[in-house]
Amino acid sequence: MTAPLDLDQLQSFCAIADCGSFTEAARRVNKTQSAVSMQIKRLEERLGHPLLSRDGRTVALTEHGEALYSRARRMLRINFEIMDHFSDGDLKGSIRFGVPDDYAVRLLPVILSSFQRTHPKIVVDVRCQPSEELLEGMKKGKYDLVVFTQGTNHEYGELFRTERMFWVASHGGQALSTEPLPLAGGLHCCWKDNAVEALNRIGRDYRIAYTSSNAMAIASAVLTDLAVGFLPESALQPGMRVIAEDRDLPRLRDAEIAIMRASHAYGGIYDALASHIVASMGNLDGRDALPMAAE
Amino acid sequence: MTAPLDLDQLQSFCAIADCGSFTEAARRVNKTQSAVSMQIKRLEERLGHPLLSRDGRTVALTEHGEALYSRARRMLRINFEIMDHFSDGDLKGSIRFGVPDDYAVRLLPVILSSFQRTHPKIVVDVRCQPSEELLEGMKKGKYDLVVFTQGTNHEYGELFRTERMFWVASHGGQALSTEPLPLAGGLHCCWKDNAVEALNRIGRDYRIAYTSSNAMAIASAVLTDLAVGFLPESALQPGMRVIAEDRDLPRLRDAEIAIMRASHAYGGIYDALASHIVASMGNLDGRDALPMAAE
DNA sequence: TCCCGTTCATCAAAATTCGTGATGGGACTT
DNA sequence: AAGTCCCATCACGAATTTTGATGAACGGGA
Repeated sequence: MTAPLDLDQLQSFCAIADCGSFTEAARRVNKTQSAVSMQIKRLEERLGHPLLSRDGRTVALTEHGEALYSRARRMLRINFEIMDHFSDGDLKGSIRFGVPDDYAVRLLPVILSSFQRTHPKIVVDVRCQPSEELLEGMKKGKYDLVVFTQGTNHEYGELFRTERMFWVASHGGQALSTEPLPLAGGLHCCWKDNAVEALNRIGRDYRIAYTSSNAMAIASAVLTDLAVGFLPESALQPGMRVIAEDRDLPRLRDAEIAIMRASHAYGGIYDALASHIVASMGNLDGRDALPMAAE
Repeated sequence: MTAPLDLDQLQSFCAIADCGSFTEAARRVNKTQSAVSMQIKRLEERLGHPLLSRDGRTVALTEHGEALYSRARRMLRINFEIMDHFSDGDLKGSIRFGVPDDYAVRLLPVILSSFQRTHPKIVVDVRCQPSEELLEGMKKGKYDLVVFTQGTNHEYGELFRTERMFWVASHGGQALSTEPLPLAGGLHCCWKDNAVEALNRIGRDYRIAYTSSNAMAIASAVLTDLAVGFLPESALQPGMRVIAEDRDLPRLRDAEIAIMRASHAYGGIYDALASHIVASMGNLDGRDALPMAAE
């Protein structure tokens, strides 16, 4: 039996892909830069192809690197799943965790119930803010771990879930047929750019009718027919009507949900929470890239 | 970052689970028995739970072992997928490959096209026989690699696919309402036991009306309304009618497709073919056991 | 343009890990 | 009861990996 790949190497590889840097990746995986460098060297030798193109200061995935990345991620996710399952409740500490409030509704039950059950000694300090503010807060050292939606300014983090975005209106409301189209969205919400860009693309007129950083407020605006909203699948609420995309409204780009950690937040309790979230909510473990031959 | 698990250990673990023996597993993964033993020891220490119950001469998976097994398999499958993708066409040799003829129809195109494209120097010698004969042939050293359907006599091999079994008849035929029910099936076909057992369970009378080790012959018998057949999903053919299970016919057990290797057939070209088959046809990589918490 | 800081590759030595072969004990067979 | 098969253990040696230092390439700022 040909020996299987070394997950440790793959982890380093993925870390590099995620943060675009050997040095930073080394910090994340608790190794020296040279160790990571040699791991990648061995991995490339093993597979017989360069995986990362070191071009000046930037490190990018080669075509083969891309192919490897998605598979390696899948393996690491399963690895997480296992670790999560077998970790006894002996970890202790506290984690400052940030999440957009629209997602909090979904995440909190998962975290508080199953995570607290398996890790009763870990205190999770939850704060809700819009994605952009979460990332700012992370830079200022206010968070250890943050779940956010990837905006146009591509922040580095581990992508673990994508969701369909939908246009929504109230049942039987008028907002949809109003001209210009009244929109409701978070002020700095990265989905807004998505929606606005999509509307510009087809030349549809619109106006921002309602803005708030509170997801409930947006939802209310939609439900009371004040405006049309744009929400990810999991934020849909009863009473909302999903607009088919073949109307005058264009298809929205999928929302990409990622997890980001402070540079110190690797290992131990942070892994436990991160892997728990990824295992519970991730939808990318499966068939995101099945036909390998087709690549 | 807590170090990830060692795939090499997991491979040994799975090998033991597959063949129920440390010693035999060691042979398969090209290690000594003591090496494998120590690997498992380290793995169990790492996860904090016994994974295998050594009870006298038999080795069985513990509950935790079961949980680990399916995940480890998934990881190994992805590992295979990667190896398959990156292996250049530099492997050479020949493989004596056996497959039941009903499956050959499905497998041959896959193997001959994509496999031969990526491994032009490997000659695959295909022989078609019923599963039982394949296993006999394997014992006699006539095959290196065999794909077969698990019968009641549980042979050890790596399970990589399950398929729904269906009762089939010809469109508009009489066979279905004939008493006793005329059946068509392979003489030693392990599905026959499945079908017969299922019929006995509900006390339905039957007779074996037609028997052949050739799948085409069975198919013809069904299509010409000579008898009712029982086939896995992938062997269904146009012109056949699938009988709903709520009729007088009981639900059949799923067919379990496994791969078995001669003891020498590990590594190199054998891995290449086996992983290719598993990657192309396996349907067990996905969500076979998603809710880990529920276990 | 010329530094200076950063980044990645490389090297030899050190440390760690891992596998081997021999050995022992327990269980099933005959 | 002897023989056989199987797994656990141990000490030693081999192979692999990490480290810390160093060098080379690149880019930004003055």
